[in-house]
Amino acid sequence: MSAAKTRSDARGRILETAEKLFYAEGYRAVGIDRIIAEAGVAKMTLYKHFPAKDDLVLEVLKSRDKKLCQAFADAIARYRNAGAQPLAAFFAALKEWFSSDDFRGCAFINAAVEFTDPEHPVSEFARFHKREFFKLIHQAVVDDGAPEAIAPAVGLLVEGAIVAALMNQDPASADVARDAAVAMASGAVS
Amino acid sequence: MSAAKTRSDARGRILETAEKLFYAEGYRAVGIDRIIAEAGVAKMTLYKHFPAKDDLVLEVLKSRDKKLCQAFADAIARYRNAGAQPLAAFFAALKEWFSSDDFRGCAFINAAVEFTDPEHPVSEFARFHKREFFKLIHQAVVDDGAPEAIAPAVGLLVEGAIVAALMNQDPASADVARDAAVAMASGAVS
DNA sequence: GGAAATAAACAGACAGGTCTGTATGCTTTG
DNA sequence: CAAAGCATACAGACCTGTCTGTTTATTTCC
Repeated sequence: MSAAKTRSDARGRILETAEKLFYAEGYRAVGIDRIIAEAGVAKMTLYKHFPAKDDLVLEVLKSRDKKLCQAFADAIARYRNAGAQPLAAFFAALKEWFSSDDFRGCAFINAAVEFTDPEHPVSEFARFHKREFFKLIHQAVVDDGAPEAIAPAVGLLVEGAIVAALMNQDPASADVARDAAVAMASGAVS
Repeated sequence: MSAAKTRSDARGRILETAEKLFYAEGYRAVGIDRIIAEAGVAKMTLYKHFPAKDDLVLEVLKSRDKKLCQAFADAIARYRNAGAQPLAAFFAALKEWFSSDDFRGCAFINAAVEFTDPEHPVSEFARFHKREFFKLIHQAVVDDGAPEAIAPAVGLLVEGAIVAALMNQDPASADVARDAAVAMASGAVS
């Protein structure tokens, strides 16, 4: 068989645990010892799969990028099937995310804040994720029949809502952003 | 005389150095040893003025809050005197900030990201600053003759622009936010 | 089928560095 | 002289990453 199967998938446990801890408490605040203890894994096992902590951070973000974009696409489809307009569906998905118990802002914004060097692979990947995520926003704008030109502003509304939801511990910013975006989408005459 | 004057104002040098380093590299990433070395100060002097690192962080943020709000008020007044409308003046000030060499996002958002406990005094003060800063936005909206109701959305645009400017290393997000805010201010009929 | 070989993970100590915060003297200055 | 600051060493905790073995699971081969 292929080489992707181990006796208990230690690599997967490490990634899962690291993602949870990094997101909840920060990349620098969480140490390797903590991760291996909670994942129930030997230190050498971790360092065999991830040569350095930064590599682990990067892999965690890559995994999270895929999961997050997929989760959003799914949630949007769900709200659309329930009759919501594209933009409204996007913001409903956003609010659903804000309302999750473990919401701690955007892992990629947080990474960009903690990894101050913009050339660091983690910073570069955070930028990449934002471009990917923006595609979802852009698509929602287009599907809504709104002019493409408003997409960047809607993107700013979304980033702002994420930050506000984190700082105020309140998902309501999603509604503020949604109303503004919908208004921009319809009343964009001139 | 009062107790605010020392032979070389070590306290002031500590605050200044700490603010620069914390902002540029992060609160956890910068250690006490680094601060005292660059401030040219003994460790005991620092701990006499600030009993713990967190106290220093909080004092740095308090100082920065005052300076930042004042700098914004001044810049807005300057742009207004040059003939700009209130909202445009605010966003011109924002872009000026984004364009400064040492721009590294919002020190308070960064603090909220690094200090994960929302009850921590630093987190609470970051929230306080956001409320203070929002007053400037609110004022600009009102002065512009726009309906007060759009102020929260303009606030989200501003937060989003800050994050985007940080992640993309590009001040252009200020223009995107300005255009959207101005459009909201004028075309807010229904 | 059963034994040997191979690969992966576990366990825990260790090195070398950094962190916060304290303690002890010495120097400068008002 | 007294107060503030300087210099430096230290304690104790934590950090990343390495090293040495032991255990377990799978695969291979007879």
